[in-house]
Amino acid sequence: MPHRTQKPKNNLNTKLARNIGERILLGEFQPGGLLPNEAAWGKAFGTSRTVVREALKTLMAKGLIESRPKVGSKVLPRSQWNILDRDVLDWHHAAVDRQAFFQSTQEVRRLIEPGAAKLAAEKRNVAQLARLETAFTNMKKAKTAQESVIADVEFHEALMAAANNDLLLPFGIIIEKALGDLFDFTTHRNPQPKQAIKLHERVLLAVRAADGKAAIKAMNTLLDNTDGLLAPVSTKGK
Amino acid sequence: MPHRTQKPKNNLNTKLARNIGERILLGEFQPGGLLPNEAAWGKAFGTSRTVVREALKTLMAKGLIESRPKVGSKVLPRSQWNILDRDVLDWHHAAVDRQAFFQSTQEVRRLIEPGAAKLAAEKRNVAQLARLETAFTNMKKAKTAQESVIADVEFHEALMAAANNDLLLPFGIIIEKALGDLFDFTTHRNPQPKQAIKLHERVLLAVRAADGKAAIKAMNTLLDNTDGLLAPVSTKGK
DNA sequence: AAAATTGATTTGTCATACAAAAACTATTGC
DNA sequence: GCAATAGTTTTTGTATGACAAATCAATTTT
Repeated sequence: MPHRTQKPKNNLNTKLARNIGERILLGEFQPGGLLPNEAAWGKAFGTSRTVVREALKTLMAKGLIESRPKVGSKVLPRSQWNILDRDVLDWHHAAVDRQAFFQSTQEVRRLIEPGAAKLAAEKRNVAQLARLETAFTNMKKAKTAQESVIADVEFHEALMAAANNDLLLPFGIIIEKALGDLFDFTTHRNPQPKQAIKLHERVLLAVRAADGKAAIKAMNTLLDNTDGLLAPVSTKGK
Repeated sequence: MPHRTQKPKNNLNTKLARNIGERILLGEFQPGGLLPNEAAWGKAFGTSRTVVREALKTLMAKGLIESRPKVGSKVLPRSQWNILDRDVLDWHHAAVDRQAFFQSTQEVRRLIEPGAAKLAAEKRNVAQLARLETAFTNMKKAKTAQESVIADVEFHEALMAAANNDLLLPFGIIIEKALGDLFDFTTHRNPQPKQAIKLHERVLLAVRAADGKAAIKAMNTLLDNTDGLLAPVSTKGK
């Protein structure tokens, strides 16, 4: 896990939410099924009902469960799950095949990022462009593979932000996870890819020039390259 | 508001979360700023601290705030907000200009839906196709404009599901809101648009025929039409 | 058979107390 | 003077016990 800007909170309710959340994502508790009641969790974990309730509240807020008196907490259908929530995505990530997960992130990036790059080229303001430039500079300056990934993620998030559409922001999380996996898969023999720099530079140039079409093309090329990076790697995921 | 499948919970903690959430989205509490502490909310609302804490937990889970002892609850930067969460999107929707919001949903739909339609055409299984067919049938059978919108939303959500990529599911919420607005804006003089049926049928045929390219084209045409629907309407949003 | 009543179970809310974290302040030692 | 240190204070975190409210299931009543 190369990048981690926020230290994870380790309160009891957070830990319990993580525990239950992971198990839901793993399929131990299936959609439509019921969770043990609050008292049972409390006994199982040696915590008060207060903690249990706050953990369940967290899961409710993320769309994983729904609670009603006399009934209990029911796992909601997957369509209700807030998969683009950072925690939920983490739990999902821990539960599924790495290779398949990466493929689905790539699929989504194919949909979003070229169009987002176009929007960014057409609508970015100076501050947003500056942020993108900084991220690119940091990619070039990066000494370690880890620094490089962090700057890479920041580049793509800056691009998303430059598209000036709030509804696109949650996608940053997907990119973050995707690049994190890419790092895990390829970093060993690919410490500082010069080609990646060039590909990102082309995106930056297009955005700087406010050239939407070029931005699309550059981003697609970048994603082509990303696809290629993963292919030759042996499956070592879970 | 034409479609509402789940009755809204009216527990105290839910109401308080909504109250605070709306005010954050409205900008009354700005990112980086602090919320009043738990005791203050309790006094202001005449509720126990338990309720306040569960409300705040909800907001934490949605990425709106972050709490630390001695400091309090800080509003997080917008990039952390889970805007694709149903509640957050509702609050956002209530806070922004309707016309601008609709435009941003259209922008996102332009990115996602054609590609999603392609994936659906290529990867859908029989059950998923059947769901799509049913939704389309319901669109045709719809007696009222309201029924029509519900079926329309279901059609697009079924399409999303047929793409077989969990990461795309959260987008259903955007479509739901977008079509809801469209309904509010245009339904008066556009009770049952035959053209819309035809456009959706083309998408369905492409998916049925597993023709990815045709699916993209059909969806783009559909979105062109959607754009056109809004344009001539006078601004009556807030 | 349908409707109203009762009973049991689970979540929802309240009140109070104390623990733990973290910023702030004062003190100490050099 | 300054830095490390130790205490102080404020705010959230957790525990406990009690009761209210919602709701499903069975029972009774009509």
